[in-house]
Amino acid sequence: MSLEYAILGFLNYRPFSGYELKRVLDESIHHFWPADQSQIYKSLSRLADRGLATVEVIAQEDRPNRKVYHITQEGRKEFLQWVGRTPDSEELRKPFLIQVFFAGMLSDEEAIAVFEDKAAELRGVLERYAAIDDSPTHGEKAGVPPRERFFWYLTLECGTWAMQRELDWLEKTIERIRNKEYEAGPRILPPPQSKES
Amino acid sequence: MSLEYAILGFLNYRPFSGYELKRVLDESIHHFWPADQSQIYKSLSRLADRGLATVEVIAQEDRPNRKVYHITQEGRKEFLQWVGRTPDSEELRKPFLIQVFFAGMLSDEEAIAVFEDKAAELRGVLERYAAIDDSPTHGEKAGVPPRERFFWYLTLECGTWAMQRELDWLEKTIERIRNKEYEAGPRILPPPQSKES
DNA sequence: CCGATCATGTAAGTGGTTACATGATTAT
DNA sequence: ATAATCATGTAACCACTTACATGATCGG
Repeated sequence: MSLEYAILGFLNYRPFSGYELKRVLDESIHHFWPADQSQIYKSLSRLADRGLATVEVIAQEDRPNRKVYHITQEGRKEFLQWVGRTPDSEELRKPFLIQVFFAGMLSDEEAIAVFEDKAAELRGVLERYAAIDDSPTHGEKAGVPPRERFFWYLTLECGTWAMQRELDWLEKTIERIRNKEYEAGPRILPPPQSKES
Repeated sequence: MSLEYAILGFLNYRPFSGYELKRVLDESIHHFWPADQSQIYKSLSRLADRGLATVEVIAQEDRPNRKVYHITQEGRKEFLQWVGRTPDSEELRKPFLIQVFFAGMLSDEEAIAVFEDKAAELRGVLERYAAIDDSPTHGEKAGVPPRERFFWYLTLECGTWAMQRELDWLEKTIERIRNKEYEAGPRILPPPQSKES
């Protein structure tokens, strides 16, 4: 569903083939919505079935014909309605937390190792995010107006914030385990301060 | 996969039937891993197929027989290995960010409305988390040792932090749109401070 | 009388992944 | 030689969701 809307969003800029879409999706929304190639093709034909896009077949020799998809009036209407809608409530599945939940079955050292590994992974992701940030796609690309770029940038910023905060939490938690603060029972850290930096 | 490990984790405490599991999963890990009833039954029979659990059929009249699952030696081994393993890298699909990405197609007022709606949703989730926190399951339940409860509590705390931080970000972002800060191009907020409260 | 509780499952469908198939052209 | 680029897709599979089916018992 979400992927279909993302594709519709790009078709709203200009027509695309499936192949082209794979490339632009990879360098735009990949950090919060990795899109598989075969999933893109499926979504495109579904959009065409639903009348939200039309196919223009461009004949080619020596390689398969290109299929260029154009958004339709209904497509544009449906898309714009969707962008302005109140967002669906989010997925909350965090496999890592299952490990945390049962970490009581491990020794302090083993549990800390799990948290450290997780922290290392997050640091890696943060580095990759920083790299995207410096890449031409976010930054000063093409003739994209600043307001548009602002919202593109927000998606990166949101991810970075979330990661950085989770990393902070991991580091504090590792400290707490080191200090055996669990002996006092839970509820050691105050809930994050709502306002206030 | 994750659900299977979660189930294995509970079977490691004591034997359970599918029906019982549905109940305990709902009041323990539901906030980061909602488990569907039919998915639980499937996972249980898969665990039995893989030899990680055995089935004890308890005959009953007037209602279907109960099937009580016991963890096996291999099950216990596989589970303990898994808890201590370095965590898999996480899913990063955030449908909301697709909306943000294309929010440039909306007016300031429409975009702000989307962010406000998202903020309202998060506030709702935070309230529900606070309610879980006060419920007997987290808190001082049963004869569960404090170290165990500490890790249970961590799963809630992690979620709360993440939510609260996303909410902070949303509120700041709404302010920035109101002030039309996008006119200066992106990169307005400094990346979240790494250390420092 | 209605709905909850106990207790199991099947069937169909969604959204996504992994692997495979084809095959010419161009760059290293 | 080899890998990447261009360009399309299918097939099988996976985790999960939604809806359905059965049917007794018990409390409001």
